[in-house]
Amino acid sequence: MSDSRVSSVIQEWVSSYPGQTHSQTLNPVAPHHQPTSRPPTATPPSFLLTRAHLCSRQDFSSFLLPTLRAPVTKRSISKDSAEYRLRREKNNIAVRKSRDKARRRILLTQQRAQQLQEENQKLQMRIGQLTQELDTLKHILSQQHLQGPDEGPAAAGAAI
Amino acid sequence: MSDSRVSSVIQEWVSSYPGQTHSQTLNPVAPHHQPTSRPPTATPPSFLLTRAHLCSRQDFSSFLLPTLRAPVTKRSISKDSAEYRLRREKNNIAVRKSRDKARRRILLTQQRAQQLQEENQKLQMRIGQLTQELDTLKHILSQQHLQGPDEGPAAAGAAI
DNA sequence: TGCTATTGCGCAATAA
DNA sequence: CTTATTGCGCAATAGC
Repeated sequence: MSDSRVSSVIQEWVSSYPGQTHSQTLNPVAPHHQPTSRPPTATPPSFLLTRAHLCSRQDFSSFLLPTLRAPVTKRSISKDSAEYRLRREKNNIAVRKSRDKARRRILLTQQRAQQLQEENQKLQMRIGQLTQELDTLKHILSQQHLQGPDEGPAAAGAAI
Repeated sequence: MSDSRVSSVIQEWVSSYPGQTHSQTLNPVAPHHQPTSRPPTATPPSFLLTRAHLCSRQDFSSFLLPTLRAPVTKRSISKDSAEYRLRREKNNIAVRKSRDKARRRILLTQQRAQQLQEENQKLQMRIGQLTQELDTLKHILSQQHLQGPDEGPAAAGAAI
C-alpha cells in the first residue's frame, strides 16, 4: 500500500522547489505535469520525511557506505529524457494491465457471488423437499408403532 | 463509461495548440498538467468530432436558440482561475468519495461470496445427513414390506 | 539492484 | 447547473 496522500504532499512541495533531490533538470522545453499546482501551499512539510527518516535510527555499522551522499540524489533522471519516457511508458502499460486484471477479478467475484446465491436457493429447496419426505416417512412409522408395536420390529436404529 | 483513450488524444492535440477552444490562457506562472507530453503527436484528429457534429442534422425549429453561438466556446475557464481550482477541488472530492464507495462495494462483494460459500458447504452437509436418514427409513419400510406386506401399509392412513 | 505490479491521486470527459 | 463515474498518466512503493 502506498498512501499517496502523503507522498503527493511531498511531491507538491518538491515541485515547488525545483532542483532539489531529484528530477526537474532545468530544461525549459516541457515543464510537464506539475501535479496539482493549486494556490501555492507555502508550507514545506518538514515534518513529513521519507524513508531516510525511518532509517535514521538503524545500525549502519554493517553497511559501511562508501560515499555516504546526503540526500541520495537518485541520478537526476528528470523529465523529457528518453529514459524517463521509456520508464513512464512501461509503467503506464503495467498500470493498464494491472487495472484490467483488477476489473476481471472484480467481475469474477460478482459472478461467483451471484452463482453461489442461486445454488444456495436450490440447496434450500432440496433441503425442504428432503425434510418433508422424511417427516412423511417418520409419520408412517410412528403410526405403525401405534397400531402394532409388536410387529414393526426392524425399526432398530431408526431413531437416527 | 468514458473512453479516455480517444479523449486523451484530442486533449493532447488541444494541448499542442494553446488558446484553441478552452483553457490555457497565456499565464506563464503554472503550465500545469499537460497530460502526457510525449514526443508531440503532430496529428490533429480532424475526423474526431464532438457532439456538435452529431447534432448538425437535428431539427432546431423547436428550439429557437436565442443566441445560437457557433462552437459553443465553453466560457474559456482556463487554468489557475479561482473558479477552475474550485471545480477541480470539488471533483477531486467527488472522485475520492466515489472510489471509497467502489472499494467498499468490492469488499462487500468479496465478503458476501465468502459467506455464501461457507453457507453452501453447510447446506451440502445438511443434505447429506437428510439423504442418509431418508435412505435408512426407506430401508426399514422396505424390510417391513418384505416381512409382513399385509400389515405394514395399513398404517399409512391412506387406505380408506 | 532493477524490474514489474499495485495503489492513491488528480485531471478531463462524460454520465447521471 | 450539480455530483458521480471512469479511463488515463504520474509517482511512490510493494514485491519479486
